[in-house]
Amino acid sequence: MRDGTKISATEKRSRGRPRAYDPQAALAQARDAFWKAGYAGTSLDDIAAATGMNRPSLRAAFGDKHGIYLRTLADYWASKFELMHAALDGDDRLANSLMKVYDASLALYFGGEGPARGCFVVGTAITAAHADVEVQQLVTEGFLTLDAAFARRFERAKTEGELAAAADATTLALLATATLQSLAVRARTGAARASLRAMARKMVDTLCGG
Amino acid sequence: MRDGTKISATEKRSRGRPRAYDPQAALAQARDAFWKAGYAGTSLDDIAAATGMNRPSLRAAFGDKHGIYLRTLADYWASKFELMHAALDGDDRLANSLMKVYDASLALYFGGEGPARGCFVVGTAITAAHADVEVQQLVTEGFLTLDAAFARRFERAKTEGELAAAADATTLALLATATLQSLAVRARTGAARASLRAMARKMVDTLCGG
DNA sequence: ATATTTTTGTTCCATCGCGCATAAAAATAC
DNA sequence: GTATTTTTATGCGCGATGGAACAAAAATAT
Repeated sequence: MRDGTKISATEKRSRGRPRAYDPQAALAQARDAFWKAGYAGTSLDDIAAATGMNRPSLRAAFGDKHGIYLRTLADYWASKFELMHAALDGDDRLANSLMKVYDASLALYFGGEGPARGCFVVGTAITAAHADVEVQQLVTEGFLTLDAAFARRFERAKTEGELAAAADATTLALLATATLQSLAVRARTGAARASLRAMARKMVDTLCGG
Repeated sequence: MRDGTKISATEKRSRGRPRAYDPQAALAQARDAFWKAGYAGTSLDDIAAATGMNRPSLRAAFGDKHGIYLRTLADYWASKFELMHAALDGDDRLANSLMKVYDASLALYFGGEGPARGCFVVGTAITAAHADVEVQQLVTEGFLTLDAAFARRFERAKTEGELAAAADATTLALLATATLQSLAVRARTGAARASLRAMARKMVDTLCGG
């Protein structure tokens, strides 16, 4: 029983019967359901059970299963971008700011109850992408955004003298994204959080120091 | 209509009606079916259609859906290990041997008909792993094997003087595996093969040169 | 108070998915 | 030629899945 599922009374309500559930909270629960079992492995009944809504209400609010999934995917990316921004745009040194990305990501991957769920994109969207152009598009754009964010940070490190002027910021960014994807993959298959953190630490040191 | 689906006549046959299909070929087609739609997205009817067998025959030969999947996963890893072996254990210089791994992998990821399917493990097993301890186990072991193979190759490069003695072969191996996983992810979401190859090239150069 | 609007909740229907039971076919053993 | 063995092939049943229709509820507008 989460708090905040009920709609807040501060919204201007139009005319009919008020919604029993907050759309954002419902989407978050739907996202958690997809997160566990993947797109194909999650039924509308599962989502209905997770949100407390019933199927017709779900349909009226968010459309069909595909529509619900696309919205949860977009929401996930938004939170991921925010995480990147918070981690990379601070005053930390390069290695520390990268570790902030990986630490915050691991917190996400090991969040929720039950075994680690990994990254929502790597854990659910990659499988669905093969038969779904819209998912392909969202995932591609998302990872390119991560690449760009990392690249900006490496560039900044060059101008600040933390990184050799000859370093290739773009390629380092690709390796930083790959590191994130590797953590995501390994988290979902049962790796211990501490060992993943140690892995990230070593990879970061190699990317920054080497 | 593939050739080699029919059983070869050279096997000693026991007593009853002979099998109409070669188990290995059938498993390969089942693997292709899973590869496209993932574990949850593939039904036994899909597999029956892909193999040309009917459900009772599938069941008698390989067990239920889960059993079929585990066998295809094990087969995939075996071929992947062989690929690694062929690429890394030759006389090539370090960077070239790594590129052989990525080139052979891309050939696999872009194989089959239709859009690129990416890596079987990343594309199907990661999603399934969350609810399946056996899949978790197989995937974990598989990636650790890749890590070890890369690490051996980096160590060899150190003894052969291609890599600085101070280089951390273990961490470089983690980055090499992460590079492979990144290619796998991006291939399934529509990236062009040429751009992925260029990506791999740059990452390899940074890992070896930097 | 009545009408209108919007959402909720129940129910039905057609389809799919998977296991199982049973019949038919194709080989060998005697 | 008949029996036995192993596999193929067909069909049935039950539960799950997803869409839609319809009635009830809870708010506002007049």
